[in-house]
Order: sequence, then structure tokens, then C-alpha cells
Amino acid sequence: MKALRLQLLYSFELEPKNPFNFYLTASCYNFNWWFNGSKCLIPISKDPPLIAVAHHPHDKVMMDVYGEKHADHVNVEEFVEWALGLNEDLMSFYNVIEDDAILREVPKSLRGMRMRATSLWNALLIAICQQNASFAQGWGMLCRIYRLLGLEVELNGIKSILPPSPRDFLTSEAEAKLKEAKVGYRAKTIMHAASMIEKGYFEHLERLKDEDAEEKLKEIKGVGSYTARLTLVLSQRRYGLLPLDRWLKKLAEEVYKLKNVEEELKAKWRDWCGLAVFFTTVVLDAEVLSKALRRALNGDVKPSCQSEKLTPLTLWMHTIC
DNA sequence: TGCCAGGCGGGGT
DNA sequence: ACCCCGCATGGC
Repeated sequence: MKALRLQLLYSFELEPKNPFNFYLTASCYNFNWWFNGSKCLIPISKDPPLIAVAHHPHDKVMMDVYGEKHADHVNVEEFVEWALGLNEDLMSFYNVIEDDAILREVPKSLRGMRMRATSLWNALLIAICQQNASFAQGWGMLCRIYRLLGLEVELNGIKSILPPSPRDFLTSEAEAKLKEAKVGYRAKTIMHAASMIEKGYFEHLERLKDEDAEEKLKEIKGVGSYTARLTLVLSQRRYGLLPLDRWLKKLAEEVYKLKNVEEELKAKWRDWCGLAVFFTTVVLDAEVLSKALRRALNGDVKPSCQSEKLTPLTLWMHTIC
């Protein structure tokens, strides 16, 4: 298949709040068609195609926006700044997690790293692929979804992919592609979610309170508390929500010695639960529970820097599908 | 081989 | 309210 050629529309620069580490921010949970070690591509929309290319030569973040002619430029600067979390007050988060037995490395080895946010639909895809699957399996599914259903683009010689839109999942060919992506029983959830988004069911979701937004997403069959909360963390930076799965529940019980994990983690992390969960997976390299548990109990809470090992920070260096 | 792996829903108490 | 199982898939 031939890639759609996009052209440079315009450029701008952004000034991140300190501390900021571009390399770590771009590396984490990313694929090699969106990060190559220096340039970080940020998909903005697929219809019409629009994508920003970020690089970081000094203290500012430089942005080049690519698309087709006459594309709508509205709100791109705001979106990209938000997607990279450039305005987030990390120091306030660091205050909450100082002395945390698992997260104490975050203000050190991961200093300045932001969580990249994404669209509601893309966040749903990510969250659904995490259900009842290991890190490698979940991201393998996602990788195949992007390759099979996304739109190949080329900007100034750089090949990349724009994530598929909800509409792209509502055909019979898409059903076959999902089968090929080996998402198993999650395919039904993905299609159900796509059709509800397409019908505009989640418009103005951002206006709802956390609890109501979570309940609304849970109306998708196959989406429960974990998936709904993770989706809202990734797509709206609603850090007050705690995406609690069996992995984190067991870790918290054993490492923090908690009984009622949900209640006590909320008291511990307060308005930063979502970001705390995100970094918990990063520092433990998203290892499966038994290994993550052993590491946390041994105080081995520094993320691995070996490129051969598949971790959230090295994902972009690997070809996993 | 059988059983798990960052869930979920439907069925049984 | 709980508890339990099946659900696709791949890896160990």
C-alpha cells in the first residue's frame, strides 16, 4: 500500500514547564513510527490527516505540523501542548510520591518525564488491549491494530501511521482485520465502543464529573471500571481516578501492606492516582505480576535501561509485530 | 499439556 | 453483595 504524502503546513514552538525531559516523554509507551530517538510524532487527526513532529534542540519544543492542503489548523498548538503535558505541575506530583516505596525513583531517574495523552478513541483502544493480558501481549495487539487499520503517511521522507478512526472499525473488512490482529474476544468490545463513539454518545464527556464519566464509559459492553478509568486518565488526564487491576491490587497489598487497596491508595495518591499508576508500571518495566512483586519487595524500583529488554521505555526500539 | 495474563459480564448463591 | 466461570490468544 502506498503512503499518503503530507506536506509541512506551518511551525511553532512551545515552552515546557520545568522539569521537562523530552527524550523520556517521547520514549514511553511509544512505537517506532512515532518516535525514532529524536523526533516525536503526535497524531492529531486522521480525517483530515494532521500530525505534528516535535523535536527538542534546546530548552524549547519545536513543532512542525504536517497535513494536506487547506487542512484546519484550529487549536493545534493547544492540543499538542496538552498531549505532551507541557504545562503539568510535576513538582506537586513529586511532593505526593516522595518516600513512596515504589515511586521514589520517579523524581530521579524519570525526572521531567510527562505522560503523553491521546484522543478518547485511541485511549479506549489502548485500555481495551490491556484487559486480561500482559504488557507484551496487549501492546502486540495494539501494534497490529495500527498496522492493519491505521493510515500510512509520509512526511518529508518520514514514514508514519495515523491511528484508525472509530468509523474504520465499522465494516466487515475491519472485523476480519481485528481477527488478524489477534485481539480475541476484545474485538466485540472494540466494535461496540466504535459504534457508540460514532453515534456521538460520548460528546461532552469532559463536562461530566469523574464518577459520571466513568459510568458513561461503562455503558459500553466489555468496558468495566478499570478500562473506563484508564481511558479517562489517558484521554482527559483525570488523575483523580484510580485504574485498579489485579496487578496493582496485589502489589499494593504486598508492598504498601494495604487491606482496602482502593480506598487507601486514593488517600495516599489523592489527585495524582492516575499518574501514579502510570509511573508504577514504568518503574517496574511492566513486568508480569510475579516478577514485578519480587522487584518491588527487593526495592528494585529503577526502570531497566537495557535496550534488549522489552519495557515501556524501550518499546519504541523494538519491532513487536 | 494446562494454566496463566494490568478484565468483564452473566449466572449462581 | 458476593463468588465463579467462560471468554480468545500466545507464552511458558
